[in-house]
Amino acid sequence: MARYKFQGETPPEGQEEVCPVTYTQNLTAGRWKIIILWHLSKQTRRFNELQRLLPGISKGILTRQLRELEEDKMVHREVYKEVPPKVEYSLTPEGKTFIPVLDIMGEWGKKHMQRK
Amino acid sequence: MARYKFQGETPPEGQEEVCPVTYTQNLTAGRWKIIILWHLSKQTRRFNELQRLLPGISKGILTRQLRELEEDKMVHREVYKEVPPKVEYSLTPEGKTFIPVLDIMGEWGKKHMQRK
DNA sequence: CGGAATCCTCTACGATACTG
DNA sequence: CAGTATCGTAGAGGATTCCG
Repeated sequence: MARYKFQGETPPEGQEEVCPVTYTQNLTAGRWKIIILWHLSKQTRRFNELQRLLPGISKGILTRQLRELEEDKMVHREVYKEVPPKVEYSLTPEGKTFIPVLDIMGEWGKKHMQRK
Repeated sequence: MARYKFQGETPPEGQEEVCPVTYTQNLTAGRWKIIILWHLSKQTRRFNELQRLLPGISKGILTRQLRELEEDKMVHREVYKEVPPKVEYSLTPEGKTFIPVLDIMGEWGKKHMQRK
């Protein structure tokens, strides 16, 4: 699961259950994760392509964000045994079910951002 | 807005727009914010009540999380000039429009958590 | 009762160098 | 091309003390 020490991860004493909302929140709680999911929702991408789509990200960080998303079953990593290496990232079926959630969060955000 | 240095806050060079999804994400990106919003969606609460509902949180942290939610127009703070002091927290109208989003995140989270 | 003010810790993010 | 390994830093969270 997510590596953030927010509510969902370590339920405070007295609360046995992990809040599903916070669980969801934590999945996307990474500096680049939402944008990565968004790009992958459009099409499969290679490592280098993603790096170019995310100006400013370093290879180390991109790798970590992708590994975490993979661990969370949101992203699939396909390695082609070629030289030079080729690795393609795509959404898993579960990752795809998350797109509508992203959409709704985006809709709400758009409205809320305007009333500032 | 949120105080997190995720994607939404400082758009990387080359991207003018702030992603609305990330904007939404950031609003709830605090260790206790989602649970606070959830409790306030049920009913108005006093400071001390909230502290009791969130076992393990300190006054300082609770104050900060509430102040940030207030700044983000999610939570309303009503001060009653009495002795001893009384302060009530509730959702703003905008905060209330966020409940359906929470619900959807929760639904998705529930399903996703099971398939582990 | 509902904070404000300090100090501290932990870790997500990032920069850099190196590699099969 | 797609990483790994190492090191450094900022800032979110927390513990504690004091206050009107």
